[in-house]
Amino acid sequence: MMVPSGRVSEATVARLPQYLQCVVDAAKDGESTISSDRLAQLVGVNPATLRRDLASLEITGTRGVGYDTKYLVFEISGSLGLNQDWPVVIVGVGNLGRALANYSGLGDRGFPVRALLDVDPDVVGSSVSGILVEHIDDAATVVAREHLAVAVLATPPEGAQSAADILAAAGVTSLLNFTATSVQTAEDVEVRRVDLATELQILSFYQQRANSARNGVGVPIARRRTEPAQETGIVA
Amino acid sequence: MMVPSGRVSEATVARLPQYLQCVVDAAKDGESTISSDRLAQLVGVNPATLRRDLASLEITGTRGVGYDTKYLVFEISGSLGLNQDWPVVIVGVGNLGRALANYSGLGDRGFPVRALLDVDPDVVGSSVSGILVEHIDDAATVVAREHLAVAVLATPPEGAQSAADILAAAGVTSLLNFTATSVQTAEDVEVRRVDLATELQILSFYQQRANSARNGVGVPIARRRTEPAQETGIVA
DNA sequence: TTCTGTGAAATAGTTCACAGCG
DNA sequence: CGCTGTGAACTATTTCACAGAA
Repeated sequence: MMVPSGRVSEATVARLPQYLQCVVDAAKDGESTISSDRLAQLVGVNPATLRRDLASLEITGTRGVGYDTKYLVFEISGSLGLNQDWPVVIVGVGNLGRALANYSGLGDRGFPVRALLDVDPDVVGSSVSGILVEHIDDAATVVAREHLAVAVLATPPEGAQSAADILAAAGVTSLLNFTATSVQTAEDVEVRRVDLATELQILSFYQQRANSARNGVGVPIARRRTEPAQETGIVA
Repeated sequence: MMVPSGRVSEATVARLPQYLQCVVDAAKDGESTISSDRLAQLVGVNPATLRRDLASLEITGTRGVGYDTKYLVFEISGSLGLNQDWPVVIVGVGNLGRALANYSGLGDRGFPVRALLDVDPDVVGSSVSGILVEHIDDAATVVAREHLAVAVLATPPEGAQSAADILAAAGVTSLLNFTATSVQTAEDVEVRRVDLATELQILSFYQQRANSARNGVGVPIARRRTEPAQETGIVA
């Protein structure tokens, strides 16, 4: 496997982790081969979309058969850069940061938590999940020492921007922002934000629409007109 | 304010919470009016996109002036259905579920945690954050009692699908899935999945690309680079 | 025959650019 | 004059539909 050279659309990249997840599950179930129809159904996308996504990564299947699951896992992992571990630092050791530090799902999936940073002197020096909490002023040292490229922001909203600035200056180039605010960064820093309230608000929008519809108020919604598999009712 | 009647694209809906956040901040800073250029800059989108989004919700501004921030907050909130609270139930009271139950950000944003469900008899009957943990077999009762429309899945991956089935059967119509697996539901149930590993993997994809670019991949026969060679490929 | 890989068509979403209101 | 609202152009993404490989 190698890093594919062609352009891979953002939409495709966003689907890759789901493909990987489902193929891994299928492989565990003993399926040595999987068709685009089958995998697309599991993931909840159109089979053509799936085939095009894989083709854009130069991942090929066998006509009349499907894709080899082992090969798929290998290639998708490779494309996602998962052949190596990506050590992460968690910034902000409050409730959330602590929960993340204790969450084994990170390390299991190739993102071991290697450092914890905070500003609070009462927290700095303590240990969480076996990891020493260091002061954010030492960010540059820590980033260099642990070869960190990825930081997870779990600070209070007020501290998010300055934490992002400090980490970026320290050499981190990917930020996963778990705070309620969004942060601005230099363009060579990739940021993704995950916000509970945002997700719930989106659900609430559709919930409200559904309620209105139930109450007889005709409110059209512009959803993707995908015809989901009728048997299962797939949801992404 | 009322539920807007036109079609609202999914892309627009996904941006609404960000608009709301930024307008609320601007209002707090004493800005009584805000232009699409300014707000778009804060959110990080194109001003035309912002104007189109608002227009699709029938939210209007004043030419030569901008949008009234108070009015914007009111209308966007209304569109998102945030004029009412949406009580939620957390399913799975492990590390993650506990962290969520203790997270005040949910209630503060209009999504009060009203119930906790689990299968583990050791956990059922205990209290977390002042809320009694009930057995998932009582889901229907709990949903009816608390008028729940939204459930947050925080179970181990193995339990996610059955939890989703039970909750959907109990009458919940929106699921926020925090587990590592995706779940399938009837089409009248709206599901959103938030997964740490997914987000990190997406970051890792771009991280790898950026590193490749830095290392000059694409330039054949490049045995020696000016940068010191990094054995593992992890570059901070 | 089954299922991939992909032109071509359809659809969705973004951005430009400017008329026209306040 | 400044800024909204929007036609029209453009770009991205999805989906159909089918040729052709195994």
